[in-house]
Amino acid sequence: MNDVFENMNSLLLEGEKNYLQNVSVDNVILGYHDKELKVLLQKPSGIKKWMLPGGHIQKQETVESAAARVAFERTNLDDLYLKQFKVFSNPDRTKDKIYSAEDLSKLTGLNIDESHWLMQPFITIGFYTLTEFSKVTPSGNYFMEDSVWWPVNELPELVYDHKYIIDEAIKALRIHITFRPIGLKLLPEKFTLPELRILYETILGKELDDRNFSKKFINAGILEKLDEKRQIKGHRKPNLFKFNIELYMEALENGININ
Amino acid sequence: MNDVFENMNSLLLEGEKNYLQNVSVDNVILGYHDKELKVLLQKPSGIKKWMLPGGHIQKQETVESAAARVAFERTNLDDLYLKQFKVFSNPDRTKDKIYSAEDLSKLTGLNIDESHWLMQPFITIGFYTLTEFSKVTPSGNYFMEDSVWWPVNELPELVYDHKYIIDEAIKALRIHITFRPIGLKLLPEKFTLPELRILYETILGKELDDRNFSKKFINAGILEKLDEKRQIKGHRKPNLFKFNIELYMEALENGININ
DNA sequence: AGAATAGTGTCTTTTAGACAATATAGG
DNA sequence: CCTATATTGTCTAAAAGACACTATTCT
Repeated sequence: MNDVFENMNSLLLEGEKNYLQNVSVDNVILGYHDKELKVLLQKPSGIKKWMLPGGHIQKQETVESAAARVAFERTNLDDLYLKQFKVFSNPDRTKDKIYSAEDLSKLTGLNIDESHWLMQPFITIGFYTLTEFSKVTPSGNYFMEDSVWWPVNELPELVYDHKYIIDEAIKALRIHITFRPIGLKLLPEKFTLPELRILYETILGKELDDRNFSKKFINAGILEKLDEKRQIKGHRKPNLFKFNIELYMEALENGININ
Repeated sequence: MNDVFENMNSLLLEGEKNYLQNVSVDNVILGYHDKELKVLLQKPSGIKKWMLPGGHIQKQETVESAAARVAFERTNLDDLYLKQFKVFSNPDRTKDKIYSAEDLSKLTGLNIDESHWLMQPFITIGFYTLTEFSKVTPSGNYFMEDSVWWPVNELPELVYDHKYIIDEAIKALRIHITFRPIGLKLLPEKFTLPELRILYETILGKELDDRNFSKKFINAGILEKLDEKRQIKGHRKPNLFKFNIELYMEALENGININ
């Protein structure tokens, strides 16, 4: 019996005392790497469908820290910028339970019936975050037999309303990046302008004019040109840049218009 | 014993069965009239502080319909555009209970103790809306001895984190109106350009250039100039306009930039 | 030389923003 | 004529957007 298993049992047995009832958080953890946008999903043991990493909220924490805790369990990253974007509360959203009370009883050896708090309807608070997916080795837990990056355009079948939550997260992210800079945790410390542009293109799902894009970012003043080039063979070597952290943070606060 | 009283008793007695636990909605109902922005607050019986109209979420409704239901109870308006803007979840936010278990027992004649679901911590989902406050006659209920419009700049002492919720709502509204049109339910069907501008100025808390403001709104194409003037004495009569509803709705969807 | 990608400059259109004189109505 | 508010236009600066040629490196 490992820690995760103990955690699960404690959730089932003492959850009602320690966790908020009828509310959960779900994280849309988006991963970027090499022109691809992926989302981290997990597969509950014995179930055909996939789901977002989510969890319950302890009575002594905020929804933000609950989301951070859940994300850390799956990614081991503790510096994710998690953004609350919408509450999902359709009463039927969790109607088709992943595990019935009997399933849970069998899986855990505990006595769980329909009145158990985990069998109740849940509204969920959606968060999204962006990370470099090659940095992350997805980790599962007792109930999750698998935890995998899926390309956002080729998603497997998902439980509940999780497909809808992902769609809404991407919509929110696309609006977000036209007013705030991104890239700080997604690109290596030193990166090239084409790399930054391709990041934007990947998330927006459309091509951007390279000349105008560079102009905007350079005029925004948040880049520092380095005296160094990326060593690529076969063609001209692109210059490396890094973010001016202070100005980047200021732009996060006050906005910037990239389109 | 009136309906409201029956509702309250049913909430206390059967709430655990019918309502989501540990979650509520709170509405920041902003009212506009004649250069003033006010917020609708209510005062619980026997308490010195004021609070936002809020309530619990039935298991068979969405958070949006719960917010609409609560707003309707206070304003009798059923066509409010309620906008979900943030979840408030500081664990200490409701630490200083409005009513203790003893208070509630006395008030209702029921037997309520610390373990009662209403005594538990709540996170709350914040909504805001805008209306013409002269349209609304605030109505209270059994527990609320008063329901009053307060100027947003002269708020009374508020329970919990409700002051913070109001501040955040106004912040969200100010961002909202720089990208989406407002005015449809706040101004009479026929209104003048200065009236529209003053509405924006009131919400933004700053003056706007009348020439540039008119230009933007007219160029946006969502106004229809009427062959009619408002009858004001003592100076030139301003022309009346109305919104082109179709284009207004489109601008709500796709954005518009008023600054 | 050819292939591949990087890097940049110009022109046009649109938008933002500052700014002030004239028009209308009533007393 | 005076007061009060409405209405409208111009100029400038900044930003957005369309567009194409030159530079570098490697094979």
